[in-house]
Amino acid sequence: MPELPEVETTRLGILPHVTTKRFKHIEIRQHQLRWPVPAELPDLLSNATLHEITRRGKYLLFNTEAGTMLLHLGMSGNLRITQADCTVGKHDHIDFVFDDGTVLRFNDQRRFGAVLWTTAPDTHPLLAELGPEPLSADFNVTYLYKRLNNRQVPLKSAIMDAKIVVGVGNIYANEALFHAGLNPNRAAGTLSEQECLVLIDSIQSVLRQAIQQGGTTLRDFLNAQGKPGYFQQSLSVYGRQGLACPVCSEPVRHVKIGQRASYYCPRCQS
DNA sequence: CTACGAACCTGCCTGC
DNA sequence: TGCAGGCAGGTTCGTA
Repeated sequence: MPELPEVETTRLGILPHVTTKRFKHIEIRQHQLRWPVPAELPDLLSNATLHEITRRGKYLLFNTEAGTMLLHLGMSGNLRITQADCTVGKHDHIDFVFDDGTVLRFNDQRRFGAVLWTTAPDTHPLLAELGPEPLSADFNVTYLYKRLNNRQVPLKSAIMDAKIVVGVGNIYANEALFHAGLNPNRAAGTLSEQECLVLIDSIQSVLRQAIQQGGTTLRDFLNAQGKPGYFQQSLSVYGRQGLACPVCSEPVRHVKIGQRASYYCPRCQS
């Protein structure tokens, strides 16, 4: 489900309901996520004040004076604001209950998500090696051209590599490459500086637009209020195999790249 | 170091 | 109708 726009939509949605509040208690119904949820998490969090929620790539960082909870939504995770008396659903794995009764509920059907604890987020193994934020000034031509240099992997795999740039998942990688007019199968190292510039522009505008539209809902993404996103209406190639390219009407092609579904226009993307 | 496949888990859709 | 197989928005890990 969630790529950067969905994670950011979630962050912005829950932020006003929980920051500056105090964790009262934490109910863990399912410890078995991507990694086991630390058994001591309730003790660590209870009575701590949630100062802010930040984001690094697709990780949400819940910062308290006691330490930081790292939360990843995986493929199917979502966070919702609810009330203590609200019916618990099948995959509602964790409730974070605040002192005023507000409940932040983590639901994750496939359990690829993660909830971890750290007192040193900057050096945490999951975060330390991450590439720059795609919407930051650090993601620029000089950087990208250098990082792609000599790489033989398909361009699409490269932009989905979190060590190169964070937050670009399968949907937006397909969309960004289409808007950049670049073939997803091209060896990453063959891009010119000019093409890197166009690619950066495309990635940024696709992500910005998706955030603005509340993310993409294909089957199950819901924001903190339980509402879907609308960016799926703006998808040019993703999931549109055989349908006309919005620019030249050539049928959109569907191939596998690095085991991931990939879509592109054979005429527009070279 | 790079590249690739498998693994984690559930549910839905397709085709036999 | 039933069931096996494939597929899904992510990421780490092991192996060549």
